[in-house]
Amino acid sequence: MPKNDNVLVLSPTPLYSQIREILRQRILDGTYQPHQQMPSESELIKAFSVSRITVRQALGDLQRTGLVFKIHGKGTYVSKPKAFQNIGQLQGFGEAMSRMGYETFSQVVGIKTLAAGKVVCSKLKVKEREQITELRRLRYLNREPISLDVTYVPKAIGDRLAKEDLEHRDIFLILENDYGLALGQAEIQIEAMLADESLARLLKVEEGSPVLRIERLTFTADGQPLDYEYLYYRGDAFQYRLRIERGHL
Amino acid sequence: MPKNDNVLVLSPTPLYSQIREILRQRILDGTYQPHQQMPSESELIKAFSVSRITVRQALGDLQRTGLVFKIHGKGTYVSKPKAFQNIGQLQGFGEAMSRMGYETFSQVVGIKTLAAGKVVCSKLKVKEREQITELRRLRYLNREPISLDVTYVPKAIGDRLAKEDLEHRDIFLILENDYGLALGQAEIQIEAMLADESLARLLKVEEGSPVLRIERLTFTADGQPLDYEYLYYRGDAFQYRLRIERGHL
DNA sequence: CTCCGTAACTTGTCATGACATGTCACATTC
DNA sequence: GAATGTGACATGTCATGACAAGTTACGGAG
Repeated sequence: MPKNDNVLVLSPTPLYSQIREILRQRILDGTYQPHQQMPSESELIKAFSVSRITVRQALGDLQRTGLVFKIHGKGTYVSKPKAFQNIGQLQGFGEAMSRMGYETFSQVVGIKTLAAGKVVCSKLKVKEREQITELRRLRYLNREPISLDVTYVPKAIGDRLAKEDLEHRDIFLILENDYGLALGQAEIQIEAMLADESLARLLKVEEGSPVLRIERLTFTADGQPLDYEYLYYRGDAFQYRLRIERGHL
Repeated sequence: MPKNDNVLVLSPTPLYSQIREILRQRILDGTYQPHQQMPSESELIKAFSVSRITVRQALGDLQRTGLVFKIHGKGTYVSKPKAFQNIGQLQGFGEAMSRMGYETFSQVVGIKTLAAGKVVCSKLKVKEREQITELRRLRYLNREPISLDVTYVPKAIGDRLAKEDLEHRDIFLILENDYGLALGQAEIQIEAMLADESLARLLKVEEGSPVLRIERLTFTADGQPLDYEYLYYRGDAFQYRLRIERGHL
């Protein structure tokens, strides 16, 4: 009898998604300890009164994000929290650094409104010649300049951002917490280049020094492009770290 | 009647996995064109004579690797190839490139056994002075040298690898398919540097050209470090692309 | 003509049941 | 005692069926 008669029914979010979040919570607060053994699927089925397919979907999500791992024939285990937090998670620079105990701030070196060029235009999916905001910030880590961020957002958002405390707050966090824009994913391209004269001056390095250039297009949860950035990191002072998973494929 | 009576039954690999590969093939060879519309789930069910859950697992895999995307209520579509198949999936260089239709091969420029230095030692978690294998390969994309890979693996594995066709096969695929070592995740660090004389000569660029240096430590599915690499990519010819997700899910 | 409901698609979620396969502990057998 | 087999239990795979929800096109009502 495929009738849904469950205590968990309260929000319009899928069942497996609710269960996934409950399990994530328990992992994060230590109910399920770092390196061993989650309840088995059949236990979870009884505990939540759902079918196996639902439990498996919840566990599968947690596995794909790296929070748990499974061993065929044995069970599902909680992953070790692992040295660096950055699990291929989209997060802002300050967000990542402050979590590691570094002190950061940003210096706004320019903010202006201009007509979108072709590239920005196609990335942000706005009409040609539409007004957008360009924001340039120098980011400091422990008093040293470490990167130049050039950010493009639609003018509507840019005008609001201009009034915010951009020196100490991440744009990502402002967009999410203050504006209620849920961020989804980002597409990133990373390449190596040499610092030209103006970039070298800003980052306080020699002209011709190696620079990590990251292009990042960030989308809202529902897939709208929201924020297009170029990040120029000093090659001698920054490493971009991440963890990636090998798929179940 | 859950009896399996299918034409596809011939190998011990899962059905959904066979279907996934067939569909991937059709996408790569253009049977399903770049930007629109895959057969619907019900069509695939009829075509392969399998259940919906199987079709969905195959399509779900393809979606997670970025090859297709779905729109609720409309259908499943082939992603534009220009985009990033590379979704934060751990994969080898050749693996990624061939999936995008590029032709690659590797030239082994050196392979030797030596005592592990401190860094390699701590990364691979082997005892100091233990023997390990260093493998140097130049990787070509469409006839052009594009990267130098320096790989460190324990001697036991290195000895086996030395007999393999390293010119045309990815190490990752050899480890997984031939040796049965399930890869789990990798930790990656990316930074920018300048090509020194020897690196410049190998990559056929000017000395002092920008180079992307990627350090990658790969683990088996059960968490054992297995393979430690330095990848030096030509900054002018390569971009490292990936997609990352915000948040928990 | 426009507006709107409905029907016919699509993918999303979930239940139930079955068998395959890997792991491990325990008891049986040699 | 060591090897073997067996059963309990874990996850993996797959079938069938149902309803929810988003999209689109068509046709009737205004």
